[in-house]
Amino acid sequence: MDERERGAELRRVARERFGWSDLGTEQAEAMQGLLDGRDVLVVMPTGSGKSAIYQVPTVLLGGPTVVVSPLIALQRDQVTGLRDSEAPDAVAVNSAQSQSVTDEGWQAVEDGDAEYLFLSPEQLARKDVLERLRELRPSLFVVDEAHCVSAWGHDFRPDYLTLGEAAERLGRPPVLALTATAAAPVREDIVEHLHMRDPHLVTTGTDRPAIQLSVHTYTDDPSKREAVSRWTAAAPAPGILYTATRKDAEAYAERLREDGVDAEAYHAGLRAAERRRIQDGFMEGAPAVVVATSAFGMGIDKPDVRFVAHASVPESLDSYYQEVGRAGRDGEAADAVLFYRPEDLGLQKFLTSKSLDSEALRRIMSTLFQQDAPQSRSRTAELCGLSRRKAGDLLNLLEEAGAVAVEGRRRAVRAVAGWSAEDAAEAAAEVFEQRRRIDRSRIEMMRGYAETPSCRRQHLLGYFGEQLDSPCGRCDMCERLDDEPAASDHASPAGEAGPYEPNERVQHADWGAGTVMHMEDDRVTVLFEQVGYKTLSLSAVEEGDLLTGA
DNA sequence: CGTGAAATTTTTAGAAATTTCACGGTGCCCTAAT
Repeated sequence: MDERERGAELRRVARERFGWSDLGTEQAEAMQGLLDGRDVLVVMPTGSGKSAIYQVPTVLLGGPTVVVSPLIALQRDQVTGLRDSEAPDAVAVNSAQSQSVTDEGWQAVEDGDAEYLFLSPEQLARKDVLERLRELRPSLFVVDEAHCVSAWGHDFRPDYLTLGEAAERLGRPPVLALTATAAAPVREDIVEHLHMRDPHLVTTGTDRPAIQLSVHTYTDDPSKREAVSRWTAAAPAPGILYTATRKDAEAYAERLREDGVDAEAYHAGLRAAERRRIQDGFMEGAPAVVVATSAFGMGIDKPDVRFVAHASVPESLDSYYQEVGRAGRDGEAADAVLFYRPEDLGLQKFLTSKSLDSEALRRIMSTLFQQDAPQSRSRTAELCGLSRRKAGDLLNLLEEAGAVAVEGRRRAVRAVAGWSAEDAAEAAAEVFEQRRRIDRSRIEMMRGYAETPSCRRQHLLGYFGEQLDSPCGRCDMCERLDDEPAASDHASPAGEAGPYEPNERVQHADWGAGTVMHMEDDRVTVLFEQVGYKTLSLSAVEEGDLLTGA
């Protein structure tokens, strides 16, 4: 079958089995890639039909499709959605349902009655699950919300980091990674940890032109709180107000209700049924405003959200834009307002500064040295008296440091000869520190956005590796510059070639190798592999000859 | 790292200033107690 015939075939399946009259260019391109047996990384906004990209080819391919999805609630929605259509059925495997439901699910896939199997990354860390999946000979391996690999894998849900190996143990079908926004370093992380091979990148632009971007800056906490409450109460609903803590979510929701707004707090401390009720209610229009921590949002595809406000900065621009992207999906005007206090960055710094147990690192190494043969991860945890989670986390650090090797298909671990427990612990700590430096620099990028002296949208898109040639005219900075024409000469002229280009590789005397992320006025931002993001003044760079091409 | 409440000290007899302390996000999963 040639490319055109396959394109027609894909469209026919989309129409007949799913009821979609046509496929988008990017959708079709990604599907073609999968049918060609290639790995595909898709970066497309939510609501633009990312799920279709694996759903349609599954019908044309032999085996079932394995879909890794981060939230059980999300899996449930996806399974229900597919059951209600003419498309093949789907089942989920997770801990939230009874054993008998899970058994029926497996059976349905084994009998060919269901073609989509949804699992959490933690399920794929289980040997028995992998074995059973391997026998099904899956034809596609899909990772939904793939940015979680990068954002959650390193500490919070380390099983994300083993998905690459899981795909290999399943016979290595084509891997499809789906995400809504991913800056270059996040993409690299996804490709690396999923062991993607020469992936085909399919992306629509990440810009959402209908969203007006603004930052309101405050010096003291009480006046910021007052401003957040007033602005939110006056803003056209529906909308989402994000807070940094559960306590703040409760407090703002309470205050808004006093002001007559139909608002409810949402965070992970609520009971599951309550969370469900609020989320479903928001979709239906009541509550009109949800005041939430970062727990709220994934899987929420409500077209008419009119504002997304942030009462406090999130931990990175990646998270920020992910959350902002929930506004204005219908293409109508929407607001994204960040209420900013530099002091708020402190909480994020705290949240990214977990300490490292170097004693446990040494214990793992000395335990492994005493073993004659490689040990499974869970056995290692047992031998060291650590939880599987913690041991897995530390083993990942040791592996990255090169002190622990992973062997064969069983992923057993052994200590690498030539290391002492002490040196290994230190090297792993260095890996850990490097990661922390990068986390810190991501927080600094958040500061950079809040304090940028020019167009917000140019700054934001620049972070995601996209060049916006002229100031957007739909952000608070553009409006301010319009009011002061004299100052607008100041804004960087569009398209003028600077001394550095985005994605250019550079070398710094102290900070080592890095990649130019973007240029702004007389400043250049570089992502250094060892120390994270740094923004340098161009004049200083030129005077001191600080950056050299690499 | 910053905040707010509680505890302590300072200063002069009830109150103000200072120090100490706890707390802060995202979700799987499994096990034990209802």
